[in-house]
Amino acid sequence: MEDKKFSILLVEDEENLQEALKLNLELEGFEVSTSGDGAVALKMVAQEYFDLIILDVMLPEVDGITVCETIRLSNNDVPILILSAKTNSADRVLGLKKGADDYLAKPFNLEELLLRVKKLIKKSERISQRQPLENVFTFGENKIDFKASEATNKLNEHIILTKKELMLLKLLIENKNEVVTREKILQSVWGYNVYPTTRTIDNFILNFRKYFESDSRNPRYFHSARGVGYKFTD
Amino acid sequence: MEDKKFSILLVEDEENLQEALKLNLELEGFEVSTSGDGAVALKMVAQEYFDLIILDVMLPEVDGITVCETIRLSNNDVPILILSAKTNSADRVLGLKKGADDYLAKPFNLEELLLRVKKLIKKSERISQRQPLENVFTFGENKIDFKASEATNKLNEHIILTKKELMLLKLLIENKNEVVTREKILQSVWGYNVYPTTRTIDNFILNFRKYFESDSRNPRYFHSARGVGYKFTD
DNA sequence: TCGTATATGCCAAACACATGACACAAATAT
DNA sequence: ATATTTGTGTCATGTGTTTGGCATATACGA
Repeated sequence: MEDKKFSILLVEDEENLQEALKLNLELEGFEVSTSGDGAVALKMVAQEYFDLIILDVMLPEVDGITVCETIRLSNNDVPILILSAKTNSADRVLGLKKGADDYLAKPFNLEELLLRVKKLIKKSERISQRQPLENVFTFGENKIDFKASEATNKLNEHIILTKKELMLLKLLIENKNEVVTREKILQSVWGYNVYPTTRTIDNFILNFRKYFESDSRNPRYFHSARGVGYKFTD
Repeated sequence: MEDKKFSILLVEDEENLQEALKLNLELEGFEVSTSGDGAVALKMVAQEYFDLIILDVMLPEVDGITVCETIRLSNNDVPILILSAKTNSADRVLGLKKGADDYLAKPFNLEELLLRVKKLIKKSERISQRQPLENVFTFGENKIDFKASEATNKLNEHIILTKKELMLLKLLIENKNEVVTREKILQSVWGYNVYPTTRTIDNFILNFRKYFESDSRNPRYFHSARGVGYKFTD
């Protein structure tokens, strides 16, 4: 059965790099559209559906970060991968804060790019067609039952999860292996116009670590990403 | 092999499309009922059994997403396929969140639609094979007879259950080990346009605990999930 | 490399609020 | 009309959530 090709929008102004990337992505079986300019890219995104957007930061007209921010503000969850010449982490943090799903510093290894592209495409698939989450999720010796709102850890302790705990767990696990920004957490667990102190989020993570980690000082599942948010890994 | 035909409810207001789809589905051997309006569709669902419901999002009276949500809240697991003109993924996610089983963007390929329909029909078969609730349900030393609308507890007291008590018990037990939200309880026991205060639900739970729990302060069967609803466990 | 600024880890205490519990009112059935 | 069932109002209670403070860790500039 003829699978539908996944479509990628590549936004990069340096022509050589654009062509090289396009070629490589097409070899991997993706359908690639390109733009060398942020403003044009935004129009394309508004008109057409893409499974993934690769954004250079340095762009004529509108820079990549702004493009990313604009897309997110229009309530579009398409996966976004940002490329940047800057290696410093402040830039990376900014990108993630503005809603990018991943961030890669130039110069990068082609293999690594392709790997991340595939990961994000998978995410796109998950968003667009699959049931969000199973009822029961297992990691390590821990088990979370979302429908029953309870969990069991390695010590066979029976934990009753509260509403917020459940929501946050769900959010983190839905985005496993990706950093979820504090902003996103606030938005999806607490709603748009409530702003509890950031301490609040910490406390929930704290509890999760108590419930599920053997050594809460060296977490295996609930990692913090300084300045950005938290990440769940299995 | 002359199997019983599977029945599909097609809810689509655009006449041409409705007819075309109906024809094609009938050619595949399905029995197709149609409605061009969400409110009517809901009534049909309440009265008649369908193996699959195909819902357009844009509908007069009640939109497709709401129809879907209402069906789910009344504790009906019938497979639902949503059709939508919108291609953006936020919309898809919303549909799936509200309990749709699949989501297809218009314009769609007929083959693809039929493929998904068949997949969902299979799911329907599985669902309908599931054992419905027995007439008599036993937990601990308690026994509930749904047909006779009565129960016996550990003290051998004979309890005559009222109509609403029975409905709520049934709902909770059908969803045992899962938290049932207050909203869902209201929808399925009281109907979708009646809203008694939340105190009312509490009172019923209170009674259940009096009937069936030895220590109503530390319930073993009827648990409350603060801010969400109630859960029955055996 | 060290110091400073900033962020998170972590605890205890305060707060807000949903539910427990009960009495009584209203609606419905007999 | 009377009994039974269902719904409402109120207060107390306990739990989930939030806050503030301080210790500790991390990033970055000097």
